[in-house]
Amino acid sequence: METGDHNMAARRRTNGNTESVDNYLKAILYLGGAEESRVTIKALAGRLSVAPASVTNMLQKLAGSPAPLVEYERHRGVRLSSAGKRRALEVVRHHRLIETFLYQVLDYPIEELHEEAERLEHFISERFEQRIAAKLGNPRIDPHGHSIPTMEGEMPEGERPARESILLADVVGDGTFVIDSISDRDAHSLRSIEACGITPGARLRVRKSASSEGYSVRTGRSSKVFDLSREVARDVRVVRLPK
Amino acid sequence: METGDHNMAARRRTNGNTESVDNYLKAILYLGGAEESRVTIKALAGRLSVAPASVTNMLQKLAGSPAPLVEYERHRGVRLSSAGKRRALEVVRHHRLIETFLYQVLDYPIEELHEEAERLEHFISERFEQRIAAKLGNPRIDPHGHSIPTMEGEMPEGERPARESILLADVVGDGTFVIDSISDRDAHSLRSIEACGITPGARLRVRKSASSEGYSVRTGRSSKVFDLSREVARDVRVVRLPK
DNA sequence: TCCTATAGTTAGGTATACCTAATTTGGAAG
DNA sequence: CTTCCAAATTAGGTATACCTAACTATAGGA
Repeated sequence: METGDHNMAARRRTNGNTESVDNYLKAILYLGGAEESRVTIKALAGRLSVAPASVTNMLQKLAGSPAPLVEYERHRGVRLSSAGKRRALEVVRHHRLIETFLYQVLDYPIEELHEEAERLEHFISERFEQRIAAKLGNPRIDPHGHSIPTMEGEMPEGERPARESILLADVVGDGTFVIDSISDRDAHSLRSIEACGITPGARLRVRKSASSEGYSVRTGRSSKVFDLSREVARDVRVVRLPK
Repeated sequence: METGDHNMAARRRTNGNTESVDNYLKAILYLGGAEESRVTIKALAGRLSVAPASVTNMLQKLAGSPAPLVEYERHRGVRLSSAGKRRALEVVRHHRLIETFLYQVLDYPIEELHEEAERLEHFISERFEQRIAAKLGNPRIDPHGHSIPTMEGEMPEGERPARESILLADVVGDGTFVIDSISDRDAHSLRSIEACGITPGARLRVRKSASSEGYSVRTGRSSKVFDLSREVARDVRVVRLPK
């Protein structure tokens, strides 16, 4: 006479943070909802590639639970609760540690880091997180130049992307810059960016060409000059150096 | 006027192999449904901790798809199709490679391998699989002594657990044995098994004690004698050595 | 052979996380 | 102060993967 421990599986999914919830929290964090400002349903829907109605639904659930992950008021947008912020930063930490690990230990090509990390970040255990962090010597920066949140769920000092960094695409006039960070989202750009020797911390000289739409760019290492498209320049953040 | 690439997420889940499907395939493989013999709905339900009705439902879907993963006939049980067998072995390969990787590269304690691998096996990419396999030197055996299926989706020569291996619990009389493999499922047993020095490939002498219910066991390395409970002896497979 | 117990199936329902379409709201512009 | 529009919400529906309860089929014992 089996008792039948059925509906275990169901329960597991019901309680814990799902992949989907993680992605909502990350999106809110990304859009600025970790501070005072509230994030708009439309913006969230856009970032998540989901209908606005779905966002409203999900937020109502997240806000209405016993330990809410977000603060949400009808028609007034959302922001993260402190629990929500903690979880969001944990997932970001996972993402960036995994990227660093794949790059340094498993020799992944840079343009494949994001996709793999995006999947795995939701499923690794506390132990896995700690072991790879230890193996890597507790890094503070990932291969794209982004800060890795601490184990305690906070952004470390000297956060990257730095507040004062700007998009390479928004640079006005010529000058010398330090490369702050590179967006990890567009695999295609990453290929050409790496090919130019553009890497976080490197120096870079810009001379805007009148003729082409792009950027003439010289990195420290090679003294070659590369032409970057406007497209690609939107994936690179830089900090201007004093002359 | 946004076109809205909504229902992408939905579609992604709909097509691909889900975690759940993987687990059904693995269970059928484990229960012997890779060969001629058919597996019973009840056995599957038991192994998956799911109601028999749920199994019937799932199998109908798996059998009815354009590229069926199982062969299923009402009231006559189920077995894997060749595509299903390939996928099942791929997942097992993932599982065992991940365990080996966690053990050798990330220094996981042996009793925590299974749980982490069980989660991650569904989500790693082809590339991840290949990179860790390469890093480990394309191992053929995992830390529990189980064969790792090949990249082509086949069990290698000299399969482990070996056909002729038996449970330590089923050993009749005294003798000397080679340890074939150890079940990875019970974390608690694994602790005490490792503490005895029981490890795949090691030699082991058994003397059954009349008094206790357990086994008196001496491994090659230490000349200490350990008492193993009947419980734990059911997690160890051995092959008898000629005297 | 028949008949019942057990295995398997069907029917109907839950929760998640999406969708579209219809409706409501709130703030900016006249 | 009203109007109107974009943003947000509600209502109702889909698919997945589970469940329970009720029904059916099959195989083995009398």
